[in-house]
Amino acid sequence: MSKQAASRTVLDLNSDTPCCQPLAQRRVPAETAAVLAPAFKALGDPVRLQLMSMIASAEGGEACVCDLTPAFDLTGPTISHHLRTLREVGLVDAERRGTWVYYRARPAILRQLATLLAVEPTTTS
Amino acid sequence: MSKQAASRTVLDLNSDTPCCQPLAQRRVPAETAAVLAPAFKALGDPVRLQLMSMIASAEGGEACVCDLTPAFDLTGPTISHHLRTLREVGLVDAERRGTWVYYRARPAILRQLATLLAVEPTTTS
DNA sequence: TCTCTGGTTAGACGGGCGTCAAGACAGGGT
DNA sequence: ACCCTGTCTTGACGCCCGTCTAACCAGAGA
Repeated sequence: MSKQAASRTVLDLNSDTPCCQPLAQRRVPAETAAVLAPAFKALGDPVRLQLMSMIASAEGGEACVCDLTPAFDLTGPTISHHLRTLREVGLVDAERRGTWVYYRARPAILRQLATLLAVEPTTTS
Repeated sequence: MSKQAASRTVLDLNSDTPCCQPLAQRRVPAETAAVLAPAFKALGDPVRLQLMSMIASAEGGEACVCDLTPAFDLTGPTISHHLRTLREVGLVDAERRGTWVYYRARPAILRQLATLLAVEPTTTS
């Protein structure tokens, strides 16, 4: 949190306090949907979903762009564009250390999304 | 539980058996991402996210279109279009009973998505 | 059967998204 | 200081998405 961050005002999605109840328990209000939908939309691209997974599951919790880019059959700018999309919705955070840029996942917002999708283990049938 | 399960033509998103491990534990393969991304994309629209919530949290587990449509400032065909999107990715199921059409949530795929986004409760910071 | 209501489908339009090539920027090495 | 490597930004292009109006289809009721 040293640099200017994403300057996107991601609300409280990055906090650990749950922003909302599970989707199946209470109807999600319009304002909440307007804030959470972009995060799901960001994960709605196969490349970004893989990028998110590679970053979140990386050793030490961070992944270098130099490791992410060659994993796809896409150009560098395209990967950079997808990474920026993930950053703008608060799913990842970027940090430049020397030559390379490292991306780190933000588990808080992932928890928010997972909580929203949570379903009762035994709901009728 | 090897990666062989992903070699299927279509992942069984409607089964209760988890299709994959959490996104932050293991890198999600391309085929899995290609199947799951559309589901996230479907939830990436505020209207569809609210529709999904209204259906999943409805009494009796199902919601009538006649109750869904007036909740938005959109035309009937637009709501119908969004509902079809949710149906095509397997998030909901539609059934016509008499005059009205009822939509029902599919908790299995919701569980799949929630599992994918699951994060260790106490990992690092 | 005819008609009325509710819901979906078809067609179209404007805006946004994914992708690339080319240029700009940041740091390190010589 | 210069260049070289690595990454991000810009501008552009084509496709897809969200929305609408108009037309079509399925049941219920008379």
